[in-house]
Amino acid sequence: MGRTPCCDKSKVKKGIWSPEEDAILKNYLNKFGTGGNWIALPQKAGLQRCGKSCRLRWLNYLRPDIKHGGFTQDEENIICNLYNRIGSRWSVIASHLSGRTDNEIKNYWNSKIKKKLKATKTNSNTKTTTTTTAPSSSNVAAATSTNSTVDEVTNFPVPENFMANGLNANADQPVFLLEGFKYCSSVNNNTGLFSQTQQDSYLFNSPSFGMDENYGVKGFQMDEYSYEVLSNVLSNGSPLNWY
DNA sequence: AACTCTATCAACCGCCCTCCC
DNA sequence: AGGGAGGGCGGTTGATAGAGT
Repeated sequence: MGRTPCCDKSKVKKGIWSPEEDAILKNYLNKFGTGGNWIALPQKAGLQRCGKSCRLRWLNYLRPDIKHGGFTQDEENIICNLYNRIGSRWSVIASHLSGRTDNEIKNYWNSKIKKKLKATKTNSNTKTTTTTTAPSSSNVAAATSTNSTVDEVTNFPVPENFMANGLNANADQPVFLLEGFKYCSSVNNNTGLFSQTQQDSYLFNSPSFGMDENYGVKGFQMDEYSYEVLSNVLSNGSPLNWY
C-alpha cells in the first residue's frame, strides 16, 4: 500500500519547460491564481504537467518577484550566517533574501559555498597547527588551552567563553562569538576594528543600521591579528571600537 | 577538432506536515 | 479522532554548457 500519486505519471510531460508552457502557466495564474489547488491546476490551464511541477516552475522561475543572476557578497554572507545557525533549512534562509528561492540558494550552496568551505577546511587544518602556537599573549594561550573544543565546521579550536560562528563572508576565516552576544561581524585586519553591515542588523531585527549596545560586536576572526583582539577582550572585557 | 571532465542549475522524487472532511 | 489529499521542503538527478586536454 503505497501513497496515492498526485497525478498519472504516464500522462504528464516531464523535463524542461518550453516557452509555450511557461506562457500558458503564467497567463493562467495571472488571470485565475492557483485556486488553492495546484493538483487540479494543470488540467484547468490545459497543461500536461504534474501539479507539483507547475507549482515548482512558478515558484522557482515564473514568479514576477524572482531575482535571477549571481549572488552578491551580502547575500552570500547571509546564507553562510544562517546556514551555520539553522542548517539546511533553505526555505527559511530564502525568506531572508528577497527574490531568491530555496532551490536557487540550495544550488548555490552546493555548487559554490560548500566547495569554498571544503577548501578552507583543508587550509585550516594546516593553519591550526601553526597559528595555535603562534600567539604570544598568555590570555590567548589560556583561551586555546585543553579546555577549548574544536569547531566541527572549521576545525579550529574554539577558545573558552567563545562559540564557533562558521566562516566569514569570504569563507577564508573562522569566526567566533563571545558567548552571550548575538552577533559577530568581521574584523578589519588593518584597523583592528569591527564592522557592522546592513544585513546583519536585518538578520537580528536590530532597529536600525547603527546598532545599540545590546547588539554589540564582540567577536573575532581566528587570524593572527585577531588573537590580539581576543587578548583584549579576555583580559579586560572592554568594548571594542566600531567603525 | 574531438573528446573528457567539471560545474551549474532546473526539475523531479519522495517524505513529512497540515488541513479539512 | 483519524484518515486522506494537497502543499512544502530537502535531497538528488540529469541535461547542458564551458573548460581543459
